[in-house]
Amino acid sequence: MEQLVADIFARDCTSRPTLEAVAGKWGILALAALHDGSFRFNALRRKVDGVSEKMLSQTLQTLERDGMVLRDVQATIPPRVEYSLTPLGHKVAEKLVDLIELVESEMPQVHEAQSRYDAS
Amino acid sequence: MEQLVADIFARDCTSRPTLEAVAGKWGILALAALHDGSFRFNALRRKVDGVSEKMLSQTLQTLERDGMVLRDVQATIPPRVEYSLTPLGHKVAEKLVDLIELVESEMPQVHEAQSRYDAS
DNA sequence: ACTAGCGCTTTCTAAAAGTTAGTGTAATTC
DNA sequence: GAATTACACTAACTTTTAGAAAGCGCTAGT
Repeated sequence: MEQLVADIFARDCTSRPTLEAVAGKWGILALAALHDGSFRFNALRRKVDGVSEKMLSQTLQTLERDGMVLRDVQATIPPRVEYSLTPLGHKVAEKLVDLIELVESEMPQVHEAQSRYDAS
Repeated sequence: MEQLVADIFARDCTSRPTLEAVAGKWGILALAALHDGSFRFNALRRKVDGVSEKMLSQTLQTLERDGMVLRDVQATIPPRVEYSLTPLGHKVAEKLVDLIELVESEMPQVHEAQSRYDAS
């Protein structure tokens, strides 16, 4: 009865949680940042303005588990943990960066649409 | 003092809510479904298995406001509301479909990674 | 009368996000 | 010594959002 549904529209599709993680609020930003190079925890937190330690830690954990992110721990004092993208993570991040760039470039259109909507 | 920040990494960037909407759990699925053609409300709900009326309604409202989705109301009994993508929504949906297809095709890798992670 | 279709909206509960404080080691400054 | 800083998280509590279920009013069919 182990059914791996490969249809994103089906509620049981196993890719749904993964898609939610990579495209989610903090996942997309973390992956986009890591697309430009590896980061240590607090550096990544400063880059992704607005994310809490908790949400970042949680997000990175999920992304690591899904095979998108590599967590390299060095036994130093103070501790040193470096995050980077796996090859898979890199492929996904490229798509995410494309999406981000498109949305950013279309924001004037979005703002117009919002004003029109709010006036109706 | 009206500062439209065009950097997705900045917490005040106006594209953040829009990105969250299109890439969010239900937004991405609704846009991907609409990429294949227009749908009436309940047809869309049946297509995107697992979404509640409430979440779908809310999602479509946000997407309409952002200019991604067109809502065509016909004054019939019973009411007939048809949702379709705007040109902007179509551009965005294409990127989303790319992402979805990539993630779907890489799920065996993801599952492997998850097993490795859970065993460590 | 009851059921079904339509496209939502409202009310309540459950889950997740977010805020704040905490952990332990070491180094630096007063 | 005490206080502060760096590091990478984690725990406890509060707030927000998602989700579940019921509701609305109209019509048509059984």
